[in-house]
Amino acid sequence: MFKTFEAYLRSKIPVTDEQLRQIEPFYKPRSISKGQIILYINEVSEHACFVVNGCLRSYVIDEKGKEHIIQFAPENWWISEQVSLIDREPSMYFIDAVEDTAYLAIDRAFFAQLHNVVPAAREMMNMLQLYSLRSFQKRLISHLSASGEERYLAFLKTHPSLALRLPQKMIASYLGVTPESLSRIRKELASHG
Amino acid sequence: MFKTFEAYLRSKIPVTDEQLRQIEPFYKPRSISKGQIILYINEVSEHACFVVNGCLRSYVIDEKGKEHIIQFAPENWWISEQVSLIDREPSMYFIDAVEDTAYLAIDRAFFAQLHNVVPAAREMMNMLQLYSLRSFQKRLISHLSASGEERYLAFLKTHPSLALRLPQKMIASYLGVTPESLSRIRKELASHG
DNA sequence: CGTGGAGTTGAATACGATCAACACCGGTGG
DNA sequence: CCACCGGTGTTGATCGTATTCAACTCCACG
Repeated sequence: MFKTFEAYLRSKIPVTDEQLRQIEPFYKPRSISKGQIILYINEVSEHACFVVNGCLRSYVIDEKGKEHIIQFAPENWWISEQVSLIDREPSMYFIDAVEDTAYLAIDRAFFAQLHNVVPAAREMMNMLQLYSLRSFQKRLISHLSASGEERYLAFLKTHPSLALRLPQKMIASYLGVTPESLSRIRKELASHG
Repeated sequence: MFKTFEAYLRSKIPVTDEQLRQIEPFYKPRSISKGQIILYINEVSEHACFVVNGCLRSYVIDEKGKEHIIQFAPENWWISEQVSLIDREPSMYFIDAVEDTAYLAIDRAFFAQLHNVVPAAREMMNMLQLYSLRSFQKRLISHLSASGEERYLAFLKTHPSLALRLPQKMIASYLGVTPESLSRIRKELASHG
């Protein structure tokens, strides 16, 4: 479990064994089963999650009781409510497990420690944030300009492996269409596509 | 022009006159008229913008030739293509002037210098980024769960002054509805609302 | 004046949502 | 081992909301 995360860090920035040792106290392995909730809406988040195995997701529930999925986090992805974590504000969404999942719970203090120990990491974390911002912008644009079918095709292209392992209704929720509509979109694509 | 920006910085973090003097070389005042383009799509952005007077916007043009507005930046707001600016990647969108606008063109090097001179600024800039991320998440959620009318009402609530000064078709583009639909939404609200 | 862009209104259309019924599969307990 | 059950996905029919296309008004600006 630790190995995965260390390999991830090494792939992003040069880090020594000694540096790894110094940041290790700031994260802990956790395992949860499908459906378990890690972070509730309005709760203050105490840690970020780095997924080692399985898949987590963040989502909201609207006033009509419908779930809307904001993000999926499969292996080697981060998921967190950063504003809640850093500013100790109430979380804007839920985080739970789509599958049985092993992840690292990464303390609030981890990031400060990482920046102390490996100054170059600051740029890396910053870029992660920017790319996250960019992906939300892209997704917004796809809602402003594309049909459900186009968004589904884009999803297949950018997350081919997720498309296979996730239940269809979750993909529908992520895309912003009903499960029925997604079913019809797939039927359509299967026939004349 | 410089005064506005200095006042803005002081409102966010404590800075001395000396510190201000040290970062001043890294930004320049600019004035452009309505409709002028500051950043083209696919171009590499060389600076961020801090709006002193007027209003800028970022937008994309889809394959059907339609504009979709990503962000407005009135007085005291930032607008930039951060990924392009920092990573020297092609810009994902255009930035132009909605009105005649005075702004500060803030060099790529500004931020490194600011962080050197005022270390506390790093947290401040980071929070700005996080709140920007959060606002995109909120907007995405509003597209997943709310109607055009609801999004318009939310826009009125969060940007009351913008709603008055912007042409309706731009608000429509920002909300992701056609100008005709927005016109009807307003009519509806005016009568029985 | 005259021209063009912005906003409004109407009618027809298209797309996705809703409601409802059913098939299929996987797991549980008798 | 089989019967049952709930959840997931499919399909059909209907409905509603927003888009499209078109015509017209109004106003700002040359």
